[in-house]
Amino acid sequence: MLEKKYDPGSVEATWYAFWEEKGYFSPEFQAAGKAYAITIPPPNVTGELHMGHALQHAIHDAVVRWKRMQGYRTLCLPGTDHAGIATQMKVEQQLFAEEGKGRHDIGRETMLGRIVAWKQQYGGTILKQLREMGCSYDWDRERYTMDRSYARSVLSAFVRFHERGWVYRGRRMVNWCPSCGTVISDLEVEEREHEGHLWHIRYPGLEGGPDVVVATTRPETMLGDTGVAVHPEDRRWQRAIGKRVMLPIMDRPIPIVADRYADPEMGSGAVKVTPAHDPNDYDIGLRHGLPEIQVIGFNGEMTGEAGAYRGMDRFACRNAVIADLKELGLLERIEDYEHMVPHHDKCGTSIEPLPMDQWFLAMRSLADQALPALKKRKIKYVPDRFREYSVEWLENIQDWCISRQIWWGHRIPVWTCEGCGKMLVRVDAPDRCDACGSRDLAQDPDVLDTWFSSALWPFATLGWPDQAEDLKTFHPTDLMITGRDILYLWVARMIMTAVEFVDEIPFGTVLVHPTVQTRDGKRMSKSLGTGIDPRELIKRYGADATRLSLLYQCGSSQDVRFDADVVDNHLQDSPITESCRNFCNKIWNAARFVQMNLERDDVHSAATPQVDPFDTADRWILSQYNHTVCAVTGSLEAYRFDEASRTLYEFVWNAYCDWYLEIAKVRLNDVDPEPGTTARRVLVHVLEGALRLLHPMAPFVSEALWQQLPHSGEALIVAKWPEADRRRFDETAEREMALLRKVVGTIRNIRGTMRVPPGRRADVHLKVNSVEVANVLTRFEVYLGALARVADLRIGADIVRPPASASAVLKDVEIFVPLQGLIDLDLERKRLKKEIEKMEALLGGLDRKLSNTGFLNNAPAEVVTKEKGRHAQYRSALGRLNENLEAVTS
RNA sequence: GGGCGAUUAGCUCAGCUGGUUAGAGCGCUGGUUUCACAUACCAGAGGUCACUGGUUCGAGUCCAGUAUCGCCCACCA
Repeated sequence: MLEKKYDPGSVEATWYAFWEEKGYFSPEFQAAGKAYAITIPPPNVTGELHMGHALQHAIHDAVVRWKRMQGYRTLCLPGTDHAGIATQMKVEQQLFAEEGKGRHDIGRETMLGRIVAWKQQYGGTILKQLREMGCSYDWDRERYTMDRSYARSVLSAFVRFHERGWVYRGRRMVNWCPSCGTVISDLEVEEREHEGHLWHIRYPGLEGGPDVVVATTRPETMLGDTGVAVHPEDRRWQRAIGKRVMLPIMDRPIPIVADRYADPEMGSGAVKVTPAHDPNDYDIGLRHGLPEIQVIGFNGEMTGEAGAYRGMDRFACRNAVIADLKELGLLERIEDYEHMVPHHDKCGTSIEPLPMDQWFLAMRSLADQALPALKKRKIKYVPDRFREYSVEWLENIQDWCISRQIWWGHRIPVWTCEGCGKMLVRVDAPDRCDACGSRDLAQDPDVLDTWFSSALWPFATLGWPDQAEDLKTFHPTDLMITGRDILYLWVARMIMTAVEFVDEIPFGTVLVHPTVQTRDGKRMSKSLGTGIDPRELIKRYGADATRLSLLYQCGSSQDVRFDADVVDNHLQDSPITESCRNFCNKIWNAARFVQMNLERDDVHSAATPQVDPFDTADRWILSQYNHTVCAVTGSLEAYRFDEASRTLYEFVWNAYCDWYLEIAKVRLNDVDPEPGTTARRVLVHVLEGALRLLHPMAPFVSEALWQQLPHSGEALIVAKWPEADRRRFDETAEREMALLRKVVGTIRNIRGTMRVPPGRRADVHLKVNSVEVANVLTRFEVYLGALARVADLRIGADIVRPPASASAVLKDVEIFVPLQGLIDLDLERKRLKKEIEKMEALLGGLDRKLSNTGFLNNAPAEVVTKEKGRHAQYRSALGRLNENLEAVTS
């Protein structure tokens, strides 16, 4: 016997262990099916589950479970990313906290050992959290971007790119993070708004030339200025071009050059040029042969080139330079200035653009190879607009700086012979030089950008470069589910590498899911205190409710405003998740009811049970059920999880529980056993099907209940996905039930308004306009009795309004509830007047419509006929309402 | 600066290709401890569909513009 309440905690661990033990997560379980594969976007090994992950994996697991039930040989491959910078940072922090040491104090090898140890101890907690969510992934195939075989894939890719001639060493302006001590990619740069200043500085003219006033947001960089640029057509500066000015403080004469970069509209029209510290200035420097003077070092402190400021922190230096300029009387003006400052998204340090030698990967050919797949829609994007953006991004792609000056990662497989200088590029470390035989080989100290390894994810996890069985079976994969933020950074690169290395697009569909925001549309972030830990949701409402709530809110727009109150990163409450929990409890109790009423010989049958053809309720719920099967399947096919969950919620709660189950109670209590038997079979059949539909979205409660009901097969997780039986669509039953619901609702309304005590039965007289309606209502007599608490029911065309009765007018039925002694005439008049007003408004609208010749001439005939019919109906209803009002007025 | 998305009840959101009285959940009001469920049941109140124009017989739905919020991209001192 089921408990009175659904307790997620006691169910989740048990069934998860059961599934895993039985091996249902492995595609081998369905050896016969057609393959369906997803490789999950590997979260950082340092990561912890946040709401974005929770949504992403609610989707992943819903799709995977659904496909598994459809009989596919389903693989969802999990894993983690070694996240070079993030992981190294974490271990460095730990090292510093515990021993007060930096990584250079312990050396590269020791540091790497520490990181490996750290991963073994703490890494991958996020994968455990995915299990708590119920994710049915193939843990036997779990991969890590630093495991041995994955490393082989990564190095092989590098070597092949090198053979193609696409890997090169070049000097470029790169984004340097002084805190992490490494270059980072453009895509890891986050522009943050900064309320700073614009300092206007006077550079005194030399050789009879004019003084120049330049403006800057970074005065400390002036120490490295090697020129001033003006626009070649700027008339104010014609005579100054070619002359020099004196750079203050450094007392270095620097030239005034003509360059189109200078904007005559801005300030004085002259711009200072610091080739070593600004990407634009770097280009100007190249065009005019200006020297680079690097005054800010890689550690963020001023270099020897900064003269007296040497060793000073870059921000302290800014203040010092300003003070000194002020003293020299050369600081013309200070303006408040709001602008964007680039920061490293991982550590929050403001990045320093610096020219450096780095490894690059030429992207043009890779992009060109991949573009046709996108343009010809070989990959489906959901929503499609993201395909367009990806095309645009690939068309304007820049070469990729792939080297990083950190230790944790795939070390660049390039060795230089100390003997003859030859460069060796190998997957396996060479022990001697090909050319001169020297054993004195030095490996490049840098490691590859973490995204270089994740770019290979779909096929590297399946065994590439080997001709692995999994690669043949599961590649190309079917679906890639991702957020917008890494659409280019990651997804576009996976497409390019797959086309290059396995000559296939890596996935058939890219599903771009919404971003989870706070209720008021703000970014959900721990540092803002607006983050929710999904585990708090799970703990409070259960994993199923958490998943349902995420899916229920996952519509076609680009954001999900998660309905929850959060204070200080802690969940206060989440109304929508609570609703979902209540839904789980609802279906739990529906199952409990069915279970309580089961008899020994009730077995589950996949076939639709025989129904009494005259029983509208049976036919109706089967019709509704089969429509629900269609709708839910269709919604899942369109990845509309909000629709799928809403449809199911409404079916279970508003159709099955509110109406069918209540009607079934009447039948189960019938003295004749026959109606009860049919009702039990229908109850079981429909509930069993609803549980199957629910399983992808709420796996735990559905499995737990399914196991308690008559069923065939050993587990719901591998049960067959329902197929709609269209022969059960039944318009007549739908129409008749709609009438019953309307009549019951109206009687309840009258009872409520007239404050008829709920326990008290009341007589009801129904005046009908046709024999057909009379017959339908007569068949519903017992249901009306139970659902609307009717005592004596009279039905007929010749019903006369009983005295002292409340009344209501429906399309085919006029309802009278005699209430001698109970009726409050004022209330009844008010009720009727309200109805009359409503009806008059409707009628007014229709009058206008039907007297509009434009409408009569242009609207389709069927619409006109329909509106005329409605007009007649409303007119008659209004007449009867007025009669009834008169009857209670006299 | 460019692109995209959103704007419907107090809150979170549905509303497909334009055509019955714009829906749901939560919240609110009133009633019910009725033998599945008080995490429930029954009823009720609550909306000039952001604004302004346009197309149309007819617009929440299509088009244009405006406003507000948000996201992505962009080297402007």
